[in-house]
Amino acid sequence: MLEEGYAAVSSRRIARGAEVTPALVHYYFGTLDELFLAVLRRRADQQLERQERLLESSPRPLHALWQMISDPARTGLVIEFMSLANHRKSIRGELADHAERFRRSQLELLGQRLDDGDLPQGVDPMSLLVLVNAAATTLVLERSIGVDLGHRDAVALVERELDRLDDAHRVGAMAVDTA
Amino acid sequence: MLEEGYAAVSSRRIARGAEVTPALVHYYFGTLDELFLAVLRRRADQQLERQERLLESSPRPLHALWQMISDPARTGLVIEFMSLANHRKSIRGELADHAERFRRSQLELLGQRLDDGDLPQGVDPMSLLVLVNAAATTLVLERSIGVDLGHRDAVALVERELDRLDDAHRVGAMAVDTA
DNA sequence: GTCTATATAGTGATAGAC
DNA sequence: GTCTATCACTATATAGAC
Repeated sequence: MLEEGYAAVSSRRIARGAEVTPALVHYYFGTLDELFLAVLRRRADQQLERQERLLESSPRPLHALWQMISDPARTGLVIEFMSLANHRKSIRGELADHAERFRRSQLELLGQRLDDGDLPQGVDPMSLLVLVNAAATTLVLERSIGVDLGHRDAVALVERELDRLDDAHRVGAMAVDTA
Repeated sequence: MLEEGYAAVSSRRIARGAEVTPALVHYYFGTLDELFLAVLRRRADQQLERQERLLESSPRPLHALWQMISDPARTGLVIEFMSLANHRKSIRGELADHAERFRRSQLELLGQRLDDGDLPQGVDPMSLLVLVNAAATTLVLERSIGVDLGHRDAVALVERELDRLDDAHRVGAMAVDTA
């Protein structure tokens, strides 16, 4: 999927990779669409778990969120699944479900720490999450095709703001960060 | 491409749609990759032209930019070409070129009006364009798969800020907007 | 559960006639 | 320029033997 796109995925190639026969792939997964769904579900669960672990444990959760979404390893598959979702209803539904769960979890884990006065006027926690997410996703997507015009300053700007918000909530920090 | 994805595009189906023979498609375009490139180039040129027209003539150019990028009609094809670019070098290069031209044109048309003091502290014109672009693109992409959690407030927030910047530069306005 | 075999249908690209 | 015909593949999915 990553190297040649979802269209290059076939029961024959999967079978070859797994050293079984193509018939067996269909026996276990049914149609190819159901196989894509199985892959999507597994990855979605892994990511949700990873997000919870990171946002709960990090002393700078917004920074951690930003780093997590900016991970280029996710990008290729995101594009492939978006494209699949573009014309396959079952995958669209599952992808939408996952995106909503992902975002709700972010709000749950970060909402309260963003809700007591440090946000700029008119910025609510949910909007902040939506926009931070959008910025990180698009920047990685652009970089993945070789575009980075204006990224350096934009990234610096966002990270400055996120770190400011993170620091406003740190209590009992023993060291001074110089990042 | 929009309805069934780039993988469903074949010389035979194109030929059927154009009421010619498949051989003729290859005669005029060469390989399918070259055909995709031709489509991409034409659309890129149209969009660049459209952007210049809109940003030059609009009394609220930032608002116009936001609206333009938020047009859902663009979304499907953007995803397909991103996916194609993901594993086809020639298309990746062309897409990157277009994205850079697009952004440079924005900076040229809007840069000066954003550069004289109305921007928030630490925000430069290029970063603003990068982030506005990212927000609009991701929001439309999400909506296209059925996700809109948190969009309403985020959109309101962005539009409020953009209109504020637009208004800071309006001279000789005869009417008061109530939007 | 796992195999072989097969039905059915598509594909890109080109050769060579006109 | 445009056609027909074709090479050499690819594919999904299932039937039925073991």
